[in-house]
Amino acid sequence: MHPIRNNTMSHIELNDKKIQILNVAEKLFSEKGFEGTSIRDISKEAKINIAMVSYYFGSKERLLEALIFHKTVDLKLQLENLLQENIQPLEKVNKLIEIYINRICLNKGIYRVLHFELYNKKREKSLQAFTELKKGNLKSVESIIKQGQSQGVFRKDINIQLITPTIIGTFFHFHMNRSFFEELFDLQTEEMFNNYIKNDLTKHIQQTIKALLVYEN
Amino acid sequence: MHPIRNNTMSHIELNDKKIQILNVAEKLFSEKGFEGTSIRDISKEAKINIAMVSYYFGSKERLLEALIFHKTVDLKLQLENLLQENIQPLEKVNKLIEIYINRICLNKGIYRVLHFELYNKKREKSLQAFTELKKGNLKSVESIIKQGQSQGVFRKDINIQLITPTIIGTFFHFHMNRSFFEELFDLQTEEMFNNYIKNDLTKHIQQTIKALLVYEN
DNA sequence: GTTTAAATTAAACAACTGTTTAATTTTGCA
DNA sequence: TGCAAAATTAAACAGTTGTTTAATTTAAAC
Repeated sequence: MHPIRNNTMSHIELNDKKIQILNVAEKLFSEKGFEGTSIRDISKEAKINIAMVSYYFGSKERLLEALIFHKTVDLKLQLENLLQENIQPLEKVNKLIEIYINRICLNKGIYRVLHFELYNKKREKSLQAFTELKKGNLKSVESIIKQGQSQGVFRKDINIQLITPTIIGTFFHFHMNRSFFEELFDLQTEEMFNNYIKNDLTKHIQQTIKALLVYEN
Repeated sequence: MHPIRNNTMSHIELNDKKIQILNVAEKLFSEKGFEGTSIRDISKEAKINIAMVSYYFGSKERLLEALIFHKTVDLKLQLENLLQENIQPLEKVNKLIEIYINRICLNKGIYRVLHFELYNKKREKSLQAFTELKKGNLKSVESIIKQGQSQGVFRKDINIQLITPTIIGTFFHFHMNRSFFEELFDLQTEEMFNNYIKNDLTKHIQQTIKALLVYEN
């Protein structure tokens, strides 16, 4: 019997084998793209039978949906917690940037897949879940910045909705051109690369957003 | 006879049919990815025989190489011309931003392909050409900003090499999440979308980079 | 221990993949 | 007009694709 056919919310109950499949799928999708990864590749790396993917997830397409859902659920919570914190607006923005970078770093595979596989509107279902996530994130960002504006520490002639693209876009472009920057900054190991992100890149983004938001440096 | 076998610089002589194939390939690659696009898709849309792609370019892989080469040759020239212009540093930076946005807008398809297909290091040859392009671009940017620094109008405590990621990354993220921002800003037509980029998004990026570079706003 | 459902497997399915072949048509030049 | 090179074609090639089948093994409940 297929466990999928009668249970559309199959995301929720994730046994070890399902998670194992999802992790391998994320790795391979991010390395070779959705189309470039075959179910045989996944099953080989996950050391399971080919049929198990269809058995657990129904299809390759639904495996992608499950993967997106599985990897994006808790970001929303993280942002809402930040909103409640009682700290200076600028410090809140800096923490926001750190959260974003950390999140995407942790799930770097799936974010690549998300942006590239969802670009064409065909994968409606996955896209919708992702859009909802982005809307929620934007609301959090708006709330944080308007707090700063009402306290008189942030400028008001800025386009709040375009701040997220600058934060995430900067980081993403860095990540997408990884080998270029590895050579440019001589980052020979994985650790050096991650340290550069954690220190220099994060600092650059924070400095940029601060310059944009705050009247006087 | 294959015209490819004996002529590795086949990029240079581009007859109409070759260009037609390249344009269709760009469109489909950007819509469905490199792996997601079959030679049959390309030949069908370009209204040519399947064998013509192999006949002209040798292979699907070499078609991608030819496409990248064909679409990136003249950006370098454009930047070098900007360098020579006798205008204020900040104005030069603003023009630089406009050039970048305009270029990627024109070749939006290929840039998407470039970032996603070249992410894994396997496509060495295409990657190398792209890396050289980026190095040249970075040199131009460095030169412009150091001009402003030596004139005392630009700050010196900034990471010059991370400015391009912020410019391109912001634009790219906006573009990659096109349907999200179309809904957010109610951009119903292609024209409205392009106008938003030309006016609001460009202004946001220029404002951001200015805030980062200039002492006093 | 028997029974029943879930998990796992190898094999097969038809459709599609990039590429090559060999034959035919078109083209440009003498 | 005749001829050789280039362009174009349909067909075939061997591999791979996602998915399904039907049989077998494992696990749990009674």
